[in-house]
Amino acid sequence: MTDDIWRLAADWFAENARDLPWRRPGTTPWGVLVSEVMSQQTPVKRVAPAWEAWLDRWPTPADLAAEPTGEAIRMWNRLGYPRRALRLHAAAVAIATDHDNQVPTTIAALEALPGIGTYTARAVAAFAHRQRHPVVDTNVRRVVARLAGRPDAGMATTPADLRAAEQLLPPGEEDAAVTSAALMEIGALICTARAPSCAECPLAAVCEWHASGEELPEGPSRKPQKYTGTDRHVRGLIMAVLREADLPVPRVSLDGVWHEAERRERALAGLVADGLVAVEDERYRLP
DNA sequence: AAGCCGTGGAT
DNA sequence: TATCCAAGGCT
Repeated sequence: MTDDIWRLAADWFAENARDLPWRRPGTTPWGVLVSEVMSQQTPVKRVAPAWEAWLDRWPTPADLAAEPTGEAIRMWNRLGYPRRALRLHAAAVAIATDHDNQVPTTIAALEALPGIGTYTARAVAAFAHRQRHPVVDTNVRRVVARLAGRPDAGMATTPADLRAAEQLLPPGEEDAAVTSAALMEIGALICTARAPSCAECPLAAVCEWHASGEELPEGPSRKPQKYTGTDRHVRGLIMAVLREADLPVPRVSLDGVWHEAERRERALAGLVADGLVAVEDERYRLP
């Protein structure tokens, strides 16, 4: 029974996969890596146009590595979490320098790159290099949990999650890679967090959660995060100013972003410490 | 190992 | 309007 779940997913995927730009034939491993980093906590819909512009400008890691980090941050624009742009730049430098400008093919080498963790390393290995690995993101965790009768997964990916996903994969590398993409797509389009469409789900017949009545969890599946008025908020406001600025700006130009000086100072100091902002004789700019 | 790290759309 | 959530990673 469980050994044909992958076929249900893969057959559905063949008919229903979104036409995402990085799924086009000819996409390089670098293109896949960029798409995965951009998609960390950012909806794929918003990533697509940014990905096109990025790959058009920097077709290989060496092209990006040759630029100042500030160019990556500005190009990142409003995708959010701009430290990802910084780490992607650092990853490009590492690939160009240590890997002959070729995206690594082993999980260990991928995880050694900045900004590449458990999920992204396996996603690149599977989708770029067509290897067999459990690719466990928030979508897959939810799908796997519901197949087993639970309404949702835990807060973070665990080794048990990887083992559970691995057991759904067929033995063949290419089949496994397709299955991983299919499970993610089902989670993103059908088995969604708040309004799942079980009537259209290719896995409904083998899903314990569906069989037991589709009870949605009560509280949020992740700890709710404050945002308004936090450092994160003010950091974002400061970065927005600096992205738009053509020249270094004096500190007074940043005073308008938030009314509390103390929080402004702390946010700015944090951005400088993170390497997202450079200070040049009392003026501030992207690095 | 909880908490931090942006942004915007949907409900 | 407020909350939830979206192809997570790092410390």
